[in-house]
Parts: sequence; structure tokens; C-alpha cells
Amino acid sequence: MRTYWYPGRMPKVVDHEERRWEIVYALWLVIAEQGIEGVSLRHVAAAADVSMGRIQHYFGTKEALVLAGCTALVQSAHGGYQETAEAAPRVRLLHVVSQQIPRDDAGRMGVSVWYAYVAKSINHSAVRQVLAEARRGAEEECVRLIQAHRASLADGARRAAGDDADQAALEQARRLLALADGLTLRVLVRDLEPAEAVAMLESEVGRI
Amino acid sequence: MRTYWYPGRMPKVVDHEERRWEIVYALWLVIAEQGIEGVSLRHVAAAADVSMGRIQHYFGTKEALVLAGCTALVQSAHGGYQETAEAAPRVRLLHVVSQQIPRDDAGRMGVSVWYAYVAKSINHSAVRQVLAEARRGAEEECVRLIQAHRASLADGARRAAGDDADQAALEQARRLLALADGLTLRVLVRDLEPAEAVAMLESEVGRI
DNA sequence: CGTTTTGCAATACGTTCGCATCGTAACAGG
DNA sequence: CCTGTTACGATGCGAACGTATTGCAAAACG
Repeated sequence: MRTYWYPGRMPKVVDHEERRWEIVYALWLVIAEQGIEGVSLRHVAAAADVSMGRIQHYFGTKEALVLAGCTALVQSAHGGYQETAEAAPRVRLLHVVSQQIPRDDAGRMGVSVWYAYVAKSINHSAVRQVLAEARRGAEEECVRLIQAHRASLADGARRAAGDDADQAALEQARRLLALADGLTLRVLVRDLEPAEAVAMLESEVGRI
Repeated sequence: MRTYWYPGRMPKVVDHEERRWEIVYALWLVIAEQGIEGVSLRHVAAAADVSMGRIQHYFGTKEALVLAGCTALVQSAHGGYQETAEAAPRVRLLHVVSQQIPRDDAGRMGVSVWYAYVAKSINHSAVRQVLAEARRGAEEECVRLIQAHRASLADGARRAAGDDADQAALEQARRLLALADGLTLRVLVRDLEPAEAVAMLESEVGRI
């Protein structure tokens, strides 16, 4: 599924996705340890141990590379979530909300890259749109999970249904996600232990 | 109080604080509309309508300028807080927690600069220390306000005192501040209305 | 008035940047 | 084999960068 056919020739077979991914990963490394200011084609090329020409070949411009790194980050998080497809709503909710808490160096890298993009999104509309879409998706998924969880509890005692419940679920979702963002930052800068952050999120999820 | 005496000469009186502040304000403008990547001595000089030489004269190096902008931002927030010194603990608590929610363009600028520094702090230890100290201060102040508020309520019914209460107050403070950070970001990227964010914080403060 | 020191503009310099260009090795299809 | 196309390393270029340097106007002090 990773070879393409199109009318014409196709010399020198290489796996484009693979090559692009190598470069994007090197980009993340550079962002994680130097910040987004430290991103230059030369630095990324050095980190990926490839030539500058290769990066130009696959991404064309620095802008495009940085943006590709952003969408790749979002998709990677999305992929991680889909692996929990068979778990109970409450478990999935906790995953959505606490996945970003950095527990090890790898998680730290991911989240510091993510924060770099968040800051960039303030002044960069393309990045902003990618992150906004991701956030909207997470919010909607949270609402769905909260409603599913509530439905599984409400066998006996019927609760208020309809718009009120929808509104409450939306507010719950927003509060959970906003809290998770704030806690993530504090863990990242080592003001808070990962376990404490997760415990706070668990207790918050538990109150739903 | 803004003229200094020291043994020796002192030609050409100018207000150093004032000059520094003009430049720092221009730095904030540049950060707010171009991000921290857009900060160069030339850009800041243009925004302040002064020469590059002046910036060098007052700050020496770009590093020092950026760091001065960070400490100035923290002090400015601190100054805003001190104006509420005579209000009730509950009011002050709400202020600490919701002051950063951007309500207008000026607030938007302040908070986008603040987020730029947050991202920078991940890879820059001097900035990290300044922000860490500010965060610690805010957290301690929150704990104090929560305890003061509780004490004012607990005339009749005595509550659990001592370590348990301290621990609970600390966790409350952390949750409030983390939630405020997350909500602030969402308002900044226009995923949330300022009024909604403030309402959520008010209801959270109200439950203490 | 003359000396000395500060405040700052101007500019020169070496580095690093993104990007365009060119050359070539490798391979698919005829 | 030959031809056409791709992959991509190498290099050059102009712009922008941070900083060091230089020079001079203005003002305080003797």
C-alpha cells in the first residue's frame, strides 16, 4: 500500500513516507531540544543525518516542513487514541485527557514539541487551523464519551436528558481538557509530578 | 527616586527606567504580532522608533533584552494584583485566577506574549526560572487566599484543620491555576468566549 | 572655557539563514 | 542499450542576523 502507480515512469523506488517520516522525526528532535527558534534546514538535516537537498526535495520549503511536523504530531496522537477503541468509555475518557501528561523522556519530547506548536499557532494561521481542528475533535470525542458513560450508569434512576445534559457534558469536557492542558504544562516544567497530575485528572473524571 | 547619585560625574540626565520601558514595550509588540521568532534587534528598534544602538546601550545583548521583557511581564502582573490588596479573599482569589483571561486586545497581547515566554521557558533556563518563581508565588498566594476564605466561613462548624486542610488547599490552588491556564489558551485562540471562561472559574472558586 | 564622561547613531563585519540552481547516479520502460 | 525521469548531494547567492567598533553631540564639573 505504500507504492504508487500512476501513468508514466517511476524510476528509483524509495519509500516516500518513510523518508518524510525520518525528516519529521529529526525536526521534532530539534524543536524539543532547541525550541522552534532553533529550527533551520541545516540543523534538521544534521539531526536526520541527511543533506539539506533531501529536505528541500521532500518538503520544498521550511514552512511546509514545519507544518508537516505539526500535522504529523496531531495524527500521531490520534493514532494512539484509536488503539483504545475497545475500552470502556470511562477508560477512554481518562486516556484522552491524560495521554499528554509526560511520563518519560519520550513523552516529554512529544509534549514540548506540542507546546512549541501551540505558541506558534498564536501567530501562524495554518498551524492554528491544524491545532484548532485537533482540539475540536478531542472536545467532541470527550462529549461523546461522557454521554456514553452517563448512559451506562442511568439504568435505574433516570436523569435529566436533552439539551441540559448536552450542555453539561460539553462544559465537563471543556473543563477536563483545559485542566489537562494546565497540568501538562506544570509537569513539563517539573512543577508537578506526573503521578499527581494523573491522580487529579482521575479524581476529576471520577466525579462525572 | 528616579535620579541616582554616585561618586563621580553624571552628564546628560535621562530617565533610564523610562527608556528601558519604551524598548521593552516595543519588544512585547513584536512578540505579540510576530511571535518570539520575529524578535530581532532591528525589528524591536523599528517598533520602538529608536536606533539599534540605543537598544544595545540599554540591554547590551539580545538575550538580556528578551529576559528583561520576561521579568517585566511578571512584575507587571504582580503590580496588577497588589491593587486588589483591600478586597475580600474570595474576590482576590478570583482575580489571581482570572486576571490572565484576555478580555480585550490589550489583554490578548499580554497573554500571547506570556505564552511565547512559556514556550521559550522549555528550552531556556533563565526564562524558566523567572516563570517558575512567578508560578510558585501565585500558587502560594492562592493557598493563602483559600485558607483565609475558609477561615472566614468556619465560625460555627469547625472543619478539619492542620495538614489535611493544608494539603486540600494546595490541591485546590493547583487545580484552579491549571484550569485557568488551559482556559486562557482556549480564549486566546478563540475556541472559547472570555465570559464563558470567567464563568467556569467563578463556579470553580464558588465551590471552595 | 575646557575637560571628561555619558548617550546614542552609524556602520562595518562575520555568520547563518532559506532557497535556487546545477550536476549526477540510479533505475524503469522501450 | 538507450532514453527519460527521479532522487538528492553540492554549491552559490542575497538577505538578515547579532555584535563590535567608531565617532560625535550634549551636558556636568573644575
